[in-house]
Amino acid sequence: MLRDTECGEPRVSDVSKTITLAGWVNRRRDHGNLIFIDLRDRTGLIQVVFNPKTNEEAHRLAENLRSEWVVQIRGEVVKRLDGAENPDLPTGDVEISASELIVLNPSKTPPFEIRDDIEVDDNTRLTYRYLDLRRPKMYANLELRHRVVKLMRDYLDERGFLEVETPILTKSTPEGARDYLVPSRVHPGQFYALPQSPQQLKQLLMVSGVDRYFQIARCFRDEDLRGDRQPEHTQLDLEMSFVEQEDILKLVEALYIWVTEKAIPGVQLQKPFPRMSYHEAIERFGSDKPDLRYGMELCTLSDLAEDSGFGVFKTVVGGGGTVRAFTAPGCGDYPRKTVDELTEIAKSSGAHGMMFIALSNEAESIDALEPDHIRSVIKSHVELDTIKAMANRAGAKPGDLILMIAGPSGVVNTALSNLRGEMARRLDLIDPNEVSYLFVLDFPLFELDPVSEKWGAMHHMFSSPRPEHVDMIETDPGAVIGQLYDLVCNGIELGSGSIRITDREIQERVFALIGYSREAVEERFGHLLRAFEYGAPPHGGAGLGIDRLLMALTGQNIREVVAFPKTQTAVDPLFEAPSRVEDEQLEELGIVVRETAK
RNA sequence: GGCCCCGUGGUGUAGUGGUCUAACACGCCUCCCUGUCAAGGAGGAGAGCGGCAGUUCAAAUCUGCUCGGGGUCGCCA
Repeated sequence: MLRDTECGEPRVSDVSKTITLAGWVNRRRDHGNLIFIDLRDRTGLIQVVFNPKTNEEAHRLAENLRSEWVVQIRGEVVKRLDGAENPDLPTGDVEISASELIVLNPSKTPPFEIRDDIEVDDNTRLTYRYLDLRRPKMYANLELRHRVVKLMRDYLDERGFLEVETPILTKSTPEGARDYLVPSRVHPGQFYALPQSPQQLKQLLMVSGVDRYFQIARCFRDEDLRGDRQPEHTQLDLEMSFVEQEDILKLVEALYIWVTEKAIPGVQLQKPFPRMSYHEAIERFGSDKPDLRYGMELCTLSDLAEDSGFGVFKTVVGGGGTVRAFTAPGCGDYPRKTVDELTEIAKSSGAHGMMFIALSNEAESIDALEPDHIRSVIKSHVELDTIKAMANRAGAKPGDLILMIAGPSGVVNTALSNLRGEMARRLDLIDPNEVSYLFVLDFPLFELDPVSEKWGAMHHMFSSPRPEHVDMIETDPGAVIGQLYDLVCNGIELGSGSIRITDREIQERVFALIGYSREAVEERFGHLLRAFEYGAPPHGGAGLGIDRLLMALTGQNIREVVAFPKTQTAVDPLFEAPSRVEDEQLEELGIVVRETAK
């Protein structure tokens, strides 16, 4: 071993011990005849002092040290001089009086400083990811992730779950997301697909009698990237036989409470997890993944708006749209510029615009509002009494700002939900120590594609309808509620699950509604349906994103909680992937690349 | 695929038609310095403003295209 102690370890109790450390030079402070360096490894920082009176040779060598050099240091742990302690460091009461210095490896000056409190362009960080990961914050993210996954494994192992690996090279099932394809050399012209999730495989494992399965599973989807989406992500995939929805919810809840409380000591958690229906979530928050750490719930003003006679409102509501709003407390004095910023957010969420009603805090109450107390474009079009009624319904008080969007309900909800999040950040309403889980239940099983006017599965086509809704599959598909649930954390959708269909007849009716021909079903799902003919146990489960959970727990984006992520254009700047390959490789695969551009 | 923001020494920013062969902070280099820990002091090097094409007497600044990063709508069962 090149060391016997790690940098974060020495304490006053170690004083007078001679130890050997190894690590990176975090910083050098050269006082001429006295040189300090902060030595860093993943465990922390320790100050090393080079004094020519202690060891002239070591001091002379230390003059050459620079940031990020890798060194081995032997020395005595000594108590720091009175008043020279550093309370910011756990090791700050002691220092190492160096008697020997060995340079294990010098370093070029890094492209950015290895510190937590700097902002560097993502491309630069990813190009030098190995340096970026030296930052304590990034190491802490890796460590937390490790701990979370280990806790999941431990918990599920204790309860009889079996971790089973499923293939990465599998078959394309071309609905849902785009697949990543892998060409087959042995079968030229044919392709494997990387799994979008192990969904069908885990259901087969249930038929196999595995009973309780889980996997920390990599999933691949070739869709556009976001701050919360990477081309590959990891999910906790689990499935259980002989269970009902409540059994899965209970297990997931207990598991996530255990993991969160163990991984983040002192966390504030609401137990049991709140539950609400999909319908309620949309009504109250305009989102199926609401963040419950703050209020500002939405209200619907369509009826008041339509009766007001204001042309914009009439057009929207008459055209089947809606008018909804929420109140930002204490923001009635927002200047034009700030409101314009909010309007931009509404527009980038798809809304045509945003209306507001700013209420002066000089009014005694909503009922006592005078026209002078109100700033709003609708003021000259809408009766004062109607504005008061709107303010009352929105729960506004004098001094508040009501944000209002009119349009198709989907757009209105998206925009208001985004604005609600923005206001929570602006008003600093989020307690960073709070982790807020939520089960969203009772999702509709089918949704109508407004363009094609075809019914599609909201989740996937193996999710079971409520038994009492089976008869509506053909007559009123939109009203069929599934045994389907989402787990949400701090406004982030962690994932979803369901009780699966194990009844051949119901499965065929679902396929029929979605418009799959018998041939298409056989081609895509024949293997699964055949398996179900050999005694499939009732089963259900969930797939819950690990990256998303880490995002929620750290409050950072997905690129911060993945060791080697890709940019928004799905590029890895470190490896420069994707890349062209040798002609011979293509030849072997029987692939000819058609040159379009470049 | 659409829309929005950003791109200036190694890093982060300022400069938004001429006074800019570009300013500041950190970093880097040299020298001084025995108690610093964002050490301090003195001095110094380092970019021609992502790229291309325009507009203009004059472009880091304006326009178009393009490349790269980020956000967002669509998309992501």
